[in-house]
Amino acid sequence: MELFKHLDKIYKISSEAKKALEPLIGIIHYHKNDTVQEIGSRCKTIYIVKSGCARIFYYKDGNDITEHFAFENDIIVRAESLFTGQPTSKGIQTLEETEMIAINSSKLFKLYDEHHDIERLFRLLFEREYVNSIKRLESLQFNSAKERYLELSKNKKLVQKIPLKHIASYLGITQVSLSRIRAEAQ
Amino acid sequence: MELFKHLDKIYKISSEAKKALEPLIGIIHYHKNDTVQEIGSRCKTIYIVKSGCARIFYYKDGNDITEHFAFENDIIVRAESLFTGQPTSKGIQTLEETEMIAINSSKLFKLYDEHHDIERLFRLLFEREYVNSIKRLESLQFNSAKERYLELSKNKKLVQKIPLKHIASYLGITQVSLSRIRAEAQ
DNA sequence: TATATTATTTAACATTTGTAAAAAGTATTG
DNA sequence: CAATACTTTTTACAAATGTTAAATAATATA
Repeated sequence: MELFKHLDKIYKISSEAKKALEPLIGIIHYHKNDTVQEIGSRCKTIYIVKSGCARIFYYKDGNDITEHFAFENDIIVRAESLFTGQPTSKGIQTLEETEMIAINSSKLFKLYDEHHDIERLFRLLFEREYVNSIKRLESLQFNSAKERYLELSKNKKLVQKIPLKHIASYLGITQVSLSRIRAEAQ
Repeated sequence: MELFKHLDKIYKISSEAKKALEPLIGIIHYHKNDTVQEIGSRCKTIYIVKSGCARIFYYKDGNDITEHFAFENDIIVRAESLFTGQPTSKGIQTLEETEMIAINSSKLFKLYDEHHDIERLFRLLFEREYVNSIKRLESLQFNSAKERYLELSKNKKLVQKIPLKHIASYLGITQVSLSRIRAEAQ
């Protein structure tokens, strides 16, 4: 299965484990701006972006805030719900024509008991996400908006295809402020 | 062993697993402002605070920035190093007389192979840390400094015993700015 | 293609936060 | 207890970012 080409690079699981995983996995095709997971729901699905891109977002004082972007091979989950079982005020939405692999999380967690290697694979996947969230924390905590934008804009793909309003909220600033920064940076 | 009183609440591991863990565990007593882990080193130890408190910090443009505080029963690791093997520009320091449980991480990770339940316990522990880091991200991304301070100051213990300069950098603001916020909030 | 819609930038002004330096307050120690 | 060091607050001013509204630019749609 296509999915494992990527996962094998993280941690190779046995073919029995792969066989056990397959029934939990679906491929879903989304159009641009489709809702993948509703705001207010519980996270019961782990997504991996195969093509296109998606974002995690929520509303704060009526403003649409993007918390996270995911591109090819990126995992996308609302962790604060997935790992606690609590509903979350965040939703997931595609930003263009997107193909996602969807994994049923409650079935997956049950598989952990029989398949130590599946638990390990996902542990390693989420550890990477944890490290990413710490890097982002660091940049939000003491880098200026300009520094954060310049850092982010190294990812050309992102800055080119994602509306600036989403990039602005992701950086923790207003779109007006982002426009100013872009103007200064030429 | 004392340690397991707390860990059992997260996930109960077998007594063989506990026996296997014990040799990796040490208790270390620190004085106030002791260096627990040097800036620039690799994270090879997982700490759990038994009493007292500690912080993770680094320097940005010569300023001392606190990234994280840990109190009783909190885990404290420099995850961006622990999970990647890379050195980190962050250090760990105590903020008062502190007792820490120290677990050798490379030995721990080796135990994961034989003891599925140990891997699970630590997976669950770090999942919680991941969720905490996302909550903090959220608050840094779009709450004002005042909101962040008011949220933090619900933790009386923290605001009372930690120097305000550390609280300010943790909130992503200067100490002057924090003083202003405190003055407004009466 | 023309029109409507959406995205981005610009402008003017308000507010927040930063900087540097000094003052006030607290703790530590010889 | 006095001297010193450290922490916190205050002041005055500078810089960054927010707010609101309007002007452009780009894109989608009839």
